Amino acid sequence: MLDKNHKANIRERGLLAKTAFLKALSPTALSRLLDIAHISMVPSRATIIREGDPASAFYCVLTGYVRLYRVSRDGRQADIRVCSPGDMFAECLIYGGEKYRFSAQAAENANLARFDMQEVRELAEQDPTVAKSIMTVLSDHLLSTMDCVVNDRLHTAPQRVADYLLTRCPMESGSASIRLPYQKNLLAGMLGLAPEALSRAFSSLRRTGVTVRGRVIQIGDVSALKDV
Amino acid sequence: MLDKNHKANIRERGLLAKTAFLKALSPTALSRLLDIAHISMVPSRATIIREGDPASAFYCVLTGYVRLYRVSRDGRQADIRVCSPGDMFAECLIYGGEKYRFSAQAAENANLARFDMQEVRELAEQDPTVAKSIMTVLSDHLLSTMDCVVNDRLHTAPQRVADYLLTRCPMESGSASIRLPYQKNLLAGMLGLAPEALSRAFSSLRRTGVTVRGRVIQIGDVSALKDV
DNA sequence: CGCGGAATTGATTTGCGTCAACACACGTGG
DNA sequence: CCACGTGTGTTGACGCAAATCAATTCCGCG
Repeated sequence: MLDKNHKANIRERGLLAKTAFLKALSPTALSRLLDIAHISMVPSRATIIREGDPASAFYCVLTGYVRLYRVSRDGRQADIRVCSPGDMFAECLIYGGEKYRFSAQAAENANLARFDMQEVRELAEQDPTVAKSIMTVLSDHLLSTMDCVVNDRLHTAPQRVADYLLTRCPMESGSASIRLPYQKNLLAGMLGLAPEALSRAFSSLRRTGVTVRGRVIQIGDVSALKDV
Repeated sequence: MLDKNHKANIRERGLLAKTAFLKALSPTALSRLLDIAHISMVPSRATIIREGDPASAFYCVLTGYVRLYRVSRDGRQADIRVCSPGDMFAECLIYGGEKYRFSAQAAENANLARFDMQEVRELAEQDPTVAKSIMTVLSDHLLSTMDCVVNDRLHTAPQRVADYLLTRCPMESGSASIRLPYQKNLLAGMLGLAPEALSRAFSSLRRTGVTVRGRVIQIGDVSALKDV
């Protein structure tokens, strides 16, 4: 499943130390975690974890993007979350069960850090800063997953896209330009849409001053986008 | 907003000690938490917390049901979760932000325990069993919220209802009978459906051997329900 | 007995998934 | 250099699922 596997080198330790999970740790906990991390390269589209497999480790994304999803009995897939560099996934199983509850797939060539859950559990019992970091990450994920539920239930496709654009829009008003970090296929899944629906949502936002050319999105009037 | 407010008496301490959050604590942490809990009765439909208010406390449901929801700009509401006796809510803000991210309303007369976040934060830093309990609860909530996203995206209304029935169905097969603990209105919201859609889902499940009479639901053949 | 909220049923509309055809960019190899 | 294939995105046609609106019916409770 995974490519070759090695301990974190200096560059990788630097990336790891900047992640939300590791940056608030005590120095001793940080260096211990950096020591037990295993780095691996996974090629685009490779399966990283499979739903139902015994859960022995969680991951942190160093580079690339990872898609978390579940497959229904009739083979359709639903995305749960897309992890960007710095994000963790499967950390909810440290104290949450024995088996993976979803599958994970690299959306492009990715660099991952793997942490053994048992070792981190032991560390969390000894060092309160580790426990606190885990709680913070879990809370963030819970809040953003709740947001996801609400968005799905309350907003239409164009509204979700407008929402997405606004959250990564630096400006408060005026015009802006955004470059999607991944392909539209993946974005559609994140928003709970079929790729065609995303396409249509973009074209319906043209009347609101949104122009799409490849991965680059021009927003004519940010405040116009805010009124849905 | 809240009714009168008192320290937990013996009966309430008993209920609290049995909740998922408190039952795994060290004896000293348990008694400390029981001491700082404030009990309040809230009447049906009363608002318990309001989205956007500064978050100073989280809650544990002793009796009754509590509905967590968010309101969109045009006034429509989406349910996020329904809390049963023994459940906590707003615990995701212990390390997750300064303001409540959703509103909470009593679905019927309810008994709640209120915990000051700052006090629990301090306790979590001192006692690893407190931190561990919080992590377990957060993980559970995260996993069930992920399930919710997947269900919304993958299943139709009758499938969601069948799913709901199966999760509270004691039997593996044969026939069973379930009594809904709350009104159908609330169930509809939990499943992300309009009340009419829930009603139609029930009537479409009649052909699968499901009979509804008031709050009592008869399932003729559990295994038939399992194939959607 | 009669009232009011909850639940059901029907008719209509809307949003989006699905299928299919097509445009476009990219790289490969003749 | 162009023909070709592949993978990605767009557009159109169609159908279904569920929201919405409106009209009853059911039920619990004073």
